[in-house]
Amino acid sequence: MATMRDVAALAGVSAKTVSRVFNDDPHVRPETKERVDSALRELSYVPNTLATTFRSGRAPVIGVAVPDIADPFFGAIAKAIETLAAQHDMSVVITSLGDDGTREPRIVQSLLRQALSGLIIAPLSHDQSYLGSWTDRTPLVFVDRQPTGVLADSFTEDDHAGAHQATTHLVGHGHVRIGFVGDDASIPTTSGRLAGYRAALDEAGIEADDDLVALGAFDRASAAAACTALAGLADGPTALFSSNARATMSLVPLIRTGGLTVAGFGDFPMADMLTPAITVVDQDPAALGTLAAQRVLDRLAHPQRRYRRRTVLPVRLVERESCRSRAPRG
Amino acid sequence: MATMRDVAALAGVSAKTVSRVFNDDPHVRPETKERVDSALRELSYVPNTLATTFRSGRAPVIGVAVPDIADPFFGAIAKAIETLAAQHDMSVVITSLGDDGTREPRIVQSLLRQALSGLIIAPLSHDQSYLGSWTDRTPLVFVDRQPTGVLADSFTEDDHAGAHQATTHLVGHGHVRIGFVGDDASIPTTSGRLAGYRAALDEAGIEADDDLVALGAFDRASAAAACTALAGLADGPTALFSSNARATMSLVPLIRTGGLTVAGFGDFPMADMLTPAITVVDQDPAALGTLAAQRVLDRLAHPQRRYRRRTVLPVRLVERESCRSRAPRG
DNA sequence: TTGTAAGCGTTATCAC
DNA sequence: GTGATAACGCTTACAA
Repeated sequence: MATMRDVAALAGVSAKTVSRVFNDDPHVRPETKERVDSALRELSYVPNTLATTFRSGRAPVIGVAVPDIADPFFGAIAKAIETLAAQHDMSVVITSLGDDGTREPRIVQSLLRQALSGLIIAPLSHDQSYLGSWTDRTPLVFVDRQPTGVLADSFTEDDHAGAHQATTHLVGHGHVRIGFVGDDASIPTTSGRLAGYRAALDEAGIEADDDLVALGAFDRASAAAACTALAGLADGPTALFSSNARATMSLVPLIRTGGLTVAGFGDFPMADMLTPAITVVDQDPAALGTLAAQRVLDRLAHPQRRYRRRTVLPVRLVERESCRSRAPRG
Repeated sequence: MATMRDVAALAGVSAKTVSRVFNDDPHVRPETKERVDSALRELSYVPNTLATTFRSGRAPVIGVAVPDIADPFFGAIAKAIETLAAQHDMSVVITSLGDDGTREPRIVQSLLRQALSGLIIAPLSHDQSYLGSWTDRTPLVFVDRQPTGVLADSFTEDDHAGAHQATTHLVGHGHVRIGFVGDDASIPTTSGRLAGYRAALDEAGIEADDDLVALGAFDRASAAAACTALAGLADGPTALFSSNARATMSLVPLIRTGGLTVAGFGDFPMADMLTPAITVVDQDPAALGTLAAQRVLDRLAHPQRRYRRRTVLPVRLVERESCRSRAPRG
């Protein structure tokens, strides 16, 4: 690993001149540049990124913290971020937050210690006030979920409208007893979707029934458990609104056997190939990722400029077979 | 951001003593330690990771280079790596290689410049000789795909046996005209699976017919295109072996309409919920990721120790409906 | 145009 | 047990 000093020695100049040549500083005589260039080649000089980073005080790295990288939704967000970062010669450090919100602060702060150029986070916990001291040091952008307890940019999707649209769609098919299946109402996305679901019922003149709200659906087992209560009701649901893709995927075995009508928030692989194909509210994770990464880059390039803090992307209903039949007459 | 010097000044000691206290060096008098500790707390000292990293010459970071982070298979690998890395206070830098093998060297080398503690790669190109100069500097571990042109550790799955097993299974159901659908035979995994497919046919006394090998299946459109040739044959296939999960997923629309029997290499979300449910060779991406990350950590901890270069994990056939019917009588 | 000096924050070395 | 000094590789400020 040749250093600039090595190159300088070989070219018979100072390290500073090597630095100038390497960084295309015009204030170098052509013949000097040539000598240095050939020395650079001869030693096949590669800059020590660590040193440059240390000197500059900021790593050319964007941090990404999401609940689960293996989830196709967050994977798509991460991929979009990485693509944009690569175009700007930046790397991406990815961290999974897991499902325990209490570990979030520790994980995220250890990320931030690395003097990142920016952090993009889809938070898990219900309080990001621990980020307060970082906001003036590192551009901070929330995706998918709004921040709580801290002022920061956010790019989210219209949870309320999407849920409203899907629920209204189910109502339009004659359903009156519509269940809500989700993970955890304290997650901002889920609570927004629950509100949209309730608003749609309300507008349709249907009284919301909390017995029809089944939470705790994280995987197939817990989804089945969450639905047991619904199944036990005297006046059970004829349709379900599922509040996220993971929950919808977990519900698929139940849908197949139970013959329920379903609409879900969030598309997922093969949703259109199932029998029945699942109607979903289509999100655009790649757009979320791209916008978030672009905001980080913008904030780095123009620290003074002002930006709209909160951006909510529209969603759209993709109707598939799972909703094409009408509700059974009650 | 208080530095060690600040703490030292406050505690009335030298920076080195602060360093000793902070790093639990026992050679510090208890009363000195106490003074330093309280100064550390008072200034809420946080070490500058960049400086430590620079000093040590190696970033506590494991690089991960895969064709596509958003692919559930590689997402699962990445997640497993990240989990193990986090347990060792390391971060993970993830890069997508995309689908253009010629860009791989540039992308990977810019990763390696960051003085990583290790690199885990599922390569795209057919030649990794560009990694030769890095092997004695950075632990290098291949996952899913064998290296070419460079000596390095690898953890792969048994492509040949898996394909052999699946093809034999199809043969066992009475199929004689069995097609092979895949992406690119120059990718080592695909070529290994093609070989396993051919070997199984050979053992069954079925003559391999290259007309039945359809390559270029990357997404739904290209999969459909690749199958057009098969469909045009006078004596077309009654069953297909698909060489990877992405290809299998792309084939699903065709399977549904065409009534073909299918077995695929690689499980994927919802494969068991489709109609028909798809028989697959089950891989274990999480195991690949964990083993690879563990190897990186082992090589860091014990640079002298010798390891088995090549580890091939077994795979197992998961039989589902898509193969349960017998071939139509010819 | 080129070079010198200094410093980023941490830690290894070697005195005391 | 503690501290002064130097060093990691690069770049900014300033001098020549």
